[in-house]
Amino acid sequence: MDLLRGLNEKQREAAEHDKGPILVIAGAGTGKTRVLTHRIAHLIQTGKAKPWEILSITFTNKAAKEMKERIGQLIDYDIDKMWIGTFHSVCVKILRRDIDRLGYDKNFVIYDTDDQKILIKDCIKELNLDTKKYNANAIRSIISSEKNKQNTADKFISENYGNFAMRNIGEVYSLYEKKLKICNALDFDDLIEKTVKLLQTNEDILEKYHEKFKYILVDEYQDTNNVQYKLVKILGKKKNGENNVFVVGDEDQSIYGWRGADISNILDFEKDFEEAKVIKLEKNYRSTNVILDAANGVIRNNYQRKGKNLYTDYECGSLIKLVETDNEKEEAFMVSALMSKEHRKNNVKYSEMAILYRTNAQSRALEESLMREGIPYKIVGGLKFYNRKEIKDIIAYLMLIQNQKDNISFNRIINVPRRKIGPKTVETISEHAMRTEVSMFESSYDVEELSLSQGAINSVQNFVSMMEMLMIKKDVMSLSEFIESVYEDTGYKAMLLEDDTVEGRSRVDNIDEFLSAAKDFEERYLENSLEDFLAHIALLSDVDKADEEKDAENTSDYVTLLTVHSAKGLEFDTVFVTGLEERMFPIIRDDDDDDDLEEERRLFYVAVTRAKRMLYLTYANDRLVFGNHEMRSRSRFIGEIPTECFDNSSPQTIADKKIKHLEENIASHNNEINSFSFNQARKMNIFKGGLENKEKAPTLKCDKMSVGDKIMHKAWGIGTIVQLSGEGDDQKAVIAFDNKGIKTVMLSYAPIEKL
DNA sequence: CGATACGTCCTTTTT
DNA sequence: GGACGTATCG
Repeated sequence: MDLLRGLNEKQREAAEHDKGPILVIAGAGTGKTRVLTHRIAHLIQTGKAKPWEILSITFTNKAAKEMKERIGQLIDYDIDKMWIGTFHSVCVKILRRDIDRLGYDKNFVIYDTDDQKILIKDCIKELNLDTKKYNANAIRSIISSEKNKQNTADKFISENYGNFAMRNIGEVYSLYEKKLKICNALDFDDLIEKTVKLLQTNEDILEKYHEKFKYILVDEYQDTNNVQYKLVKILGKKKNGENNVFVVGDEDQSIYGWRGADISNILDFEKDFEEAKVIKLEKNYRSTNVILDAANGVIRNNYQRKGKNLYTDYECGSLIKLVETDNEKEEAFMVSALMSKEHRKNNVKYSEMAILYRTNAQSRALEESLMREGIPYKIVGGLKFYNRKEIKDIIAYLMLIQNQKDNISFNRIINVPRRKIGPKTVETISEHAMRTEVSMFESSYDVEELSLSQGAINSVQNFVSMMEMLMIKKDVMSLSEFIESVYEDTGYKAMLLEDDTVEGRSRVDNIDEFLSAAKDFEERYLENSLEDFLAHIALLSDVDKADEEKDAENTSDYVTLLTVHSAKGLEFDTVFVTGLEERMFPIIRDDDDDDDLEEERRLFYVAVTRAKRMLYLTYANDRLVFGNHEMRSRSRFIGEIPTECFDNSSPQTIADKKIKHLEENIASHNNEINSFSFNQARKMNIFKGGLENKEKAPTLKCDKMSVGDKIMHKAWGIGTIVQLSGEGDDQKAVIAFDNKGIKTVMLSYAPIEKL
């Protein structure tokens, strides 16, 4: 089979490229994954490389997964031998083999942002700094950006010696590093930075990888930061003069500047890799001409770019609809009403629709509205599954078993469930640990020597022997059996079962879900040890997680809600971009500069180019921010879209007329609807009835429901009411659905019927 | 000592 | 409007 057939001329030129560095500038929707996968398949099929000689780096696990699948469809070789993964997962793989050269144990654990914050707070306290003045989060981001530049704490301190506050931050950085080392833990930035350091300081290891990887491919190159760039360079530029580095990116989609991504990496690629070939892909296969005209019109206003113009053969797209609303509630309502219209009238599947927003906080209003309309939805990010307390606790047990030096996890679970080891005992152990420079778990062995009550000593000893037992079990049980055993032996299960409230039961459900995720991992991967599992969940992105949940639930027709950042790389038939107001999108704060605005514009460009067929842009004139109203003017980005792209009979005009008309009717005929606020009545159903003239307003059902009743929900099927709260039209019900788990609904709005 | 109540800070965006 | 940390009550 001719692997290159079906590619256009430019794509083919890129895919056929053999030796030497090459930069492919691939605009949104121009088929860059296609080029990447075809090139890899081509290299292997023509015998230029063996599967294990290829390193392909992506930004999300989802992208890596997709790449593997698509290569698998093209050729019949052992794909698992290829190193296809994210920067972080590739680095973990390298570090697991040789990190001992840097003085770490190979069983290191990975600390996420929350763990970092806790550790930094400890450092601030230990240095006796004012916790009000020194904000852990701010310091975390400073440390992160220093690490991305490979700046050590010492260097930072000497560079900022004259500035008292900065010098202190440097001290925090220094102590933080020390603590990480003591815990044998790495943070996200370390994963990359330590790998680079390992290769910089160990010639033999570097040579090993130079020999191994004949071809290196990097996706989303515009989002690489300084250390990631160094990694690509050190692996890619070999002594023998070979540098087969193939990078794909789009400077117009560079949206991670705030976490150190450096747009000049892509703009200056030709300087760093001399004689690099450059190919531009501009033909778009995703969107209609209207959407591309809008996108081109917007991005034209940026200066930091190489310049390109997307085009398509698809010439007859629907015009963009602009929706102006009074406030965020109205906006949410309009979005859900329009979605249900698209679904019914144009047969657009829910899974082909997405709502994008700038900040996670905006999802709330949208979510409530979708719930009322009975539209199934899935939120990416925000409240993360793995961030729930019960899940984090179990993970902490696992991390401590994997690596006994992990003090953060030790502190987290030492007294959860309660085992009579109070703050004072923990403090004593901690001091002893610091004095003797060992971890807290290790110093728990010496608990008898410490001045503690006999009761406390016994409790600690019981804890230690329980953990020792689990460490033995780890080596003889399968992963899922083992985790189940941790759940039971630690008393965690008993503690949860004791709590018979709705929350308690939902915690049990969450753990069950976690256990089945572990089971799934065990079956799906060959490398399925505890350390593999822990690394896997630590490095999952929000989009990956949402994907996994979707797989697990086996249901596919969901509307997707997500931030524009999370949406990168995805596409949908119909896209709603919401919150298009100044100071919201673009978000821009007081210390704004032109670069920030350009990044916001690129972000908007990403949002617009997610749409294949239909694009809605919405904004609210009044938005509730931190509980108070703020008047907003519409985003400047709207004005940058050519006016001929817009549909002038914008839906809000029609809708407003219908609503007004109906309001008058209601006012004259239905004075008895007093328990409802007028707005709520209108939002509940009248609008829908007005547009479609089909469904009648439901009767009030708040008073009729009671705990134990069986109900039927329009979208979620049959369920049982387990709890009721609130009164009147605020009454909420917690319902256990047969197939959809536990959900909370507003009784007066939810499309449910008593059975 | 432990649970609850109130005050503070906050939020861009994520591997 | 919510998460988290300290103050206060039982």
